[in-house]
Amino acid sequence: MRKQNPKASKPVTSRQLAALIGVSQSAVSRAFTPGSSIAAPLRDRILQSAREIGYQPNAIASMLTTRRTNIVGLVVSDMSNPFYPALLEQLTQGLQRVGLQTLMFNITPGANIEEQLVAIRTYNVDAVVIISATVLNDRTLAWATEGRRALLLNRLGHDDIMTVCCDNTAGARCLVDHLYETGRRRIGYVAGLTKSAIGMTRYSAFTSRLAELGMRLTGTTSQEIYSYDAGWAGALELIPQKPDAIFFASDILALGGLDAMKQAGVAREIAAVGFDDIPMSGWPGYSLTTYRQPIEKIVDKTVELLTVAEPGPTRLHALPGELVVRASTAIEPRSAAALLPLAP
Amino acid sequence: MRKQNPKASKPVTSRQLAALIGVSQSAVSRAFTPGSSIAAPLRDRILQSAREIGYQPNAIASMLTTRRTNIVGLVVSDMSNPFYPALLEQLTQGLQRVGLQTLMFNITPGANIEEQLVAIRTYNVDAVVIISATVLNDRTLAWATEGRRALLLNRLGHDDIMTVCCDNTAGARCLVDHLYETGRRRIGYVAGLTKSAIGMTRYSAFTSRLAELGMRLTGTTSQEIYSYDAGWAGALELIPQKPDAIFFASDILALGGLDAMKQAGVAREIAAVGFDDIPMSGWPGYSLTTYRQPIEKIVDKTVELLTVAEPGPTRLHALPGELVVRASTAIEPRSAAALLPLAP
DNA sequence: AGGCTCTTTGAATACGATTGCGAAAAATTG
DNA sequence: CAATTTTTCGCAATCGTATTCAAAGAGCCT
Repeated sequence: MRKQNPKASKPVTSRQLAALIGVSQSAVSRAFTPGSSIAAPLRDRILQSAREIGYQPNAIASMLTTRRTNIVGLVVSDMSNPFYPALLEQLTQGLQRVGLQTLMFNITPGANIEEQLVAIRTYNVDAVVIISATVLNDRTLAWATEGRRALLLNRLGHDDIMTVCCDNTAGARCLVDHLYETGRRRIGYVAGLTKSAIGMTRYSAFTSRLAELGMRLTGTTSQEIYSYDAGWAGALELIPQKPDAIFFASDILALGGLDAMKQAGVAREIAAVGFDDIPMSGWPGYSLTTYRQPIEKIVDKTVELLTVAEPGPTRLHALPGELVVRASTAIEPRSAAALLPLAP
Repeated sequence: MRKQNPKASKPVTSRQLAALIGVSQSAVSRAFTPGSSIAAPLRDRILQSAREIGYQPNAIASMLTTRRTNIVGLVVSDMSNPFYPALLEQLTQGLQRVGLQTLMFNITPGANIEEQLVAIRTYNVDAVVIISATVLNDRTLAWATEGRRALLLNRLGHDDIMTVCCDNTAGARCLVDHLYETGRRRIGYVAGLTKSAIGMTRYSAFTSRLAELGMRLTGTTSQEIYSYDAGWAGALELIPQKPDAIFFASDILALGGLDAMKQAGVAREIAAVGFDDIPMSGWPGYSLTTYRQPIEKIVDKTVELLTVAEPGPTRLHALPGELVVRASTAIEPRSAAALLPLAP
């Protein structure tokens, strides 16, 4: 066991500060505890001298008595999809703003997942936020969240756990509508993980809206992963079926699909839409029409659910995103004539 | 202040477990402390019953006595460059493997940076790893790392703080050599942050190698940020000067540059190289020649420096990366004739 | 058997804060 | 001004574990 770093001169304790200015240690504690019973002049005097000698309360000690750590454990498992870094960044900042720290758990799928998560229990995190799509089975999930507030982000399917996500149904319908309005009638679908509830939600919203508008599914393929390569492969599978648009279950799939379509020389004939609005979708080389996930709203709702005294009975919070129209669904001149207004 | 979650039935304590099986609390503690003085049979018996009644040591309490948290604070400030998520992911996993947890500090540049970092001190993190490029001034840096082991990742310029990074000099020279070997003689440079020591290192290695090979710099521009848009703008600035290759200070710049060059119709005539090897650089749409940062080596070295008893006097650890040749420097038929072998 | 060393164990204390309780001080009231 | 109520503050117990110290036990050798 590594020895205490010698250059670490022990920090001042509340007792030392108390002795220094001739008050009780409890007074110091109260000076730093908002809402506690202490007279303003005394508090100010204590805070003042604390600043002078550089005293800061030891959070560890206070965790021990209060049994609150102000730490949320963030369980993540795969950041290769560029959507997650963006979410992660905003989320940690949002939590920080209300005084919550983020302890990362980046788990590698495999056998010893509980081993990778022991600290979530031994460190007594106040809450657990889970972003990893599918790595946790129900038993592990229950074990990891036992006794603390838990929240699923972009992962559906647990009625008893609070969930915050984008309104995938509205998003998928909205994208189908947009394709319809711009004249596409032969629409294919490239799925990512069909096992994941989120993939299922988008897919079923897609098909049901298709049916409502009187279209048939022109082709579908699933790659069981959200990645550029998967999108590429998926697009190649669908191209022979001559769709005039392809609905990709996520942006990262769509980018691969767009490149595949360019390579195959059909990019001009086949529209494409994605889902998420990752930064690359806005790059001129892709210019992908997509449904933007409301990251800010998601973060706000998450922070709210973690900080509010009593979360309320609603479990699923599906937040509306926003259609972002770009060149990948631009109307080709030759098909523009065939355009029909969309009946509501 | 939120009340203790009612459904959180207090976890078992070491004393309870001790009472249950008729040993002292110290024995329980020792059973969970590797290398402590306890007989094997007793240890096994304790661990066994611990497993049965679900006892796990409370890390908070042990932090208080040992003054070690096994937490490293990770200071990050901008994850828009896709290189960072990859590094972050590997790093957290690497730390986790040796029993270290990662507490994220995602700071937004601005006035109250110390306020965003107080937890780094009050939570008594054992070590601080800083990835954020330039947000911390020297005073803040000293304040945040005071008394604990500190380490800079991909950010140079502090001789007194341990630093781990890619060998930017070797990388830049290697890329110049590659351009030379493939016949380019008029090379331009698109810089990101010239203030950052890492940007400076790449740039000066670039120019010095250029000089060694008897070439002149054909043009340079700096955008003071690493982003797709900046690369786009930089490329457009250089194109009029008719370079036959552009050296981008990072991949994300290069991707923007490539798209700009495609748009301008000069992509075939101008080679491009980047630095980092982010995932997108391998996409067929870009196929960017680049110098791959040795993320795995960087992580290993970081973990080593954080866990070793005495870090040794070496401060700067520059680790070799790897040239990745792709289509963006493919030799054009018409220039192939002019090829000269590179004199060592 | 006795003296010795080495290992194992428990009792007691420390870590640095929070908080219930009661006393003292201050504010309010009649 | 006395009688109350309300605030403020210090004492001391507590949180759950690590660790020192001393005592007890286990071998070992002569």
